[in-house]
Amino acid sequence: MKNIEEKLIEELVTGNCTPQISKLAKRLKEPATTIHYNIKRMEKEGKLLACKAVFDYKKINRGYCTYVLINLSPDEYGDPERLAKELSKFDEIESIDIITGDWELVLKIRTKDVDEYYAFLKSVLSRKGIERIKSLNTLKQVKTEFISI
Amino acid sequence: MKNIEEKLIEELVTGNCTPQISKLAKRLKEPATTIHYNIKRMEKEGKLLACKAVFDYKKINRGYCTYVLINLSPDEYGDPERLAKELSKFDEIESIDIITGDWELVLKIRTKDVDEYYAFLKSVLSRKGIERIKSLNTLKQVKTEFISI
DNA sequence: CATAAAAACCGAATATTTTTCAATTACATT
DNA sequence: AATGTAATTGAAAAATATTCGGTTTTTATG
Repeated sequence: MKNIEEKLIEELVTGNCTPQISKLAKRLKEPATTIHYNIKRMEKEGKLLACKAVFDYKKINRGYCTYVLINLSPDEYGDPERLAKELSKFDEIESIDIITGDWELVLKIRTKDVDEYYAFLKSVLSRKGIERIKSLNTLKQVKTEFISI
Repeated sequence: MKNIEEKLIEELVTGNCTPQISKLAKRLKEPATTIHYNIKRMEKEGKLLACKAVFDYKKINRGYCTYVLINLSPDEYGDPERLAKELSKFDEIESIDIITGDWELVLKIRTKDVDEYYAFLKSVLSRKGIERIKSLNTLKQVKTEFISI
C-alpha cells in the first residue's frame, strides 16, 4: 500500500477540483458552453478562487476543532495583517479573520486531537506579537464551509 | 443576458465540483486509475463529503462577514443540536459549531452588507431558544476554507 | 507460517466531459 | 441608427473520467 489517501487529502483540501460543467448545464438548463464561459469569466475576474473538497474531518484525523480569539501586543496592534499573513501558511489553520471588538484576530484550527492542538499552541501561538489567546473548543460540528455534516 | 452567474454561485458554493483526477495523478506521480480508486473509496466511506468552489466573497456581494456567539435559553441548553440543525438550512450561514465555555454556539454568517445582516439578525437570530448573542464583525478576511485570499 | 480472502493497484479500452472555434445574438454608448 | 463589446451557442476536437480485467499487496485465520 502506498498511503495515497493522506497525500490526496492534502491536495484536495486546498484545490485540485473543478466545476462539473455538464452537470451544472443540466441543473440550470443552459448549454454547456454557456456555463463554461461564465465560469471562466468568474475565474478571470478573481471571483472564483479555488475548487476544493470538504471532508468529514473527524474521519480523516482532524476531528479536534478550535476557535482561537487573539489579542495582539501593542506593537502589532496597528498592523494585524502582518501576523495574520504569517499565520496563514500553516495547514492546521482553516480560517483567519481580523475582527472588531475585544479581540483582534479569530482563527479556526483543525488538529487530530488535543495533544496535537497543544503542540500547535506551543509552537505557533506563542510567538511574539500574540499577547493573549482564548480557545473556544468545538464539541460538535454541524455545518462547515457551507456543507452540513 | 440571463444572469447565470448568481445561479452558478449558488450551485458552486455547496458542491457541483469534482476532483481533477489526471492532474492529481501527475502531481502525486501515480496512475490515474489509482487516484480514481482512492477518491471513490473516500466518498464511499463518507470521508469526502463534497467538492465546492471558494469565492472572494467581497466580489460576489457577500463581503459582510460576522461571527455570532450564541447563548441558548435554559430550556434549549440540554439539546443545542436541535436549534443548530434548524439554523443550518440558511444559506447565509457558512458554519455552525457547538462549543464549550461561555457560549453554546458559534456561527459564521455572510451577507452583502450590514443592512442584510441586520435583517438576518431580526428574522433568524431572534427566534425562541436564542437568549443572547454577541457579534464579532470581520474587518478583513485573510484565509477562508483553507484558502488564502 | 501457509493459505485464503479482501483490499489496493494499474494498463488498456471505452465513455463522457471539457474546451476550442466560429458564428450569432444581446447590450451599451454615442 | 451605428458601432463596439460582452454574452450566448452548436458542432467538432481535445482532454479527462470511468470501466474492466487482471495483478499485486495486505490482512485475517487456522
